[in-house]
Amino acid sequence: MGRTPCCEKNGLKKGPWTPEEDQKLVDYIHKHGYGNWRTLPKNAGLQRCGKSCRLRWTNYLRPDIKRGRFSLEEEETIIHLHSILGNKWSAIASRLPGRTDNEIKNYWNTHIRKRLLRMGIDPVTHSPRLDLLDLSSLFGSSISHINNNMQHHLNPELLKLATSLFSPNNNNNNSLDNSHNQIISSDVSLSFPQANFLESNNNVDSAYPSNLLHHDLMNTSDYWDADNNNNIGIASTSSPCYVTDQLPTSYYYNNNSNNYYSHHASLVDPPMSETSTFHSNNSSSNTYVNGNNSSTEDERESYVSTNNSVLRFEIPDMLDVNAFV
DNA sequence: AAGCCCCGCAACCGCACGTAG
DNA sequence: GCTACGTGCGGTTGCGGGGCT
Repeated sequence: MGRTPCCEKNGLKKGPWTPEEDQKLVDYIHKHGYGNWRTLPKNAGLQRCGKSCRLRWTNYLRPDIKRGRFSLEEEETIIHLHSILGNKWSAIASRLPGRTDNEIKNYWNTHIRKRLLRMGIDPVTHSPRLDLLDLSSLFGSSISHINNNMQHHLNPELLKLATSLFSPNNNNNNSLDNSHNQIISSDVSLSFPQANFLESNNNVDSAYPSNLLHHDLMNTSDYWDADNNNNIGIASTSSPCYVTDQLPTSYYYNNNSNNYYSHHASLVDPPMSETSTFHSNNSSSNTYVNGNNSSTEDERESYVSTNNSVLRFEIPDMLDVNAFV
């Protein structure tokens, strides 16, 4: 049977709205309010379909629309909410007053998504892009050891995934670049979302634990007590670092020493460019500082791209190969 | 100056969902 | 329960502006 289209295509205008059309729509809604979008354009004298009118109103003409550049706080909120809600743009928009789902979606696709990709983070899962990692060199024969001895302890799906990921013949991720025998991405706080498969259910919160949601930057002159959320003050260097709180087990890799380190509170200290520094005391007050006292998006991105000495990633206890060998 | 290319964003499209009859 | 309708949502498209050659 099929649904009748929301409007007759013939004779109805498409494409960009003119100021006159905008004015007609605004005037009509001011007088009569909105609703019944199907009949609205006819009553308002517009050669548009109702859907087009609704979109124009909700995304552009509504008086409470906040336009202009997204603030850092808004951006951080979007990333945080997206890690929880996924592409639920309307749900994300409902938590950002004055922003529309369309605007947030566009901003995500054109700015945030690209930046995360450049950081080596999968914008869909908010986890590291494992296709960029040659983990086989990292784990060596440990996976076969796991296969042989630990199968009865492991979730079969997890085991399958881990085996697949760590196999030197892995073909699942076609973009794996074997020419890089090192982890390619820079300054990435890497996590293992697969750990959650062990307790997987449909609960969003459990699927995205807090340690995947809060990636804060702080200065390496501080160590972070993840249990108490306290600065425990062990001086290291003056360069910034990546911190992820609430970590059960974490590892980080130091290119200089070619070693992996385990630390309850994860900590890395990537070198910064001469002129830029990133400071944060908590997740809601990140500020970007550089020599020019500006904080453009490019500078934020350059922060990411200029740090490449240390990588840290978390390995769930279940995949802590040291426990098995 | 002209042509080309890339990117951002407004708008469109199709599907899903809720509801009324 | 079925159908039609109204609306919301997310993915995609394509226009226009700016930068580059």
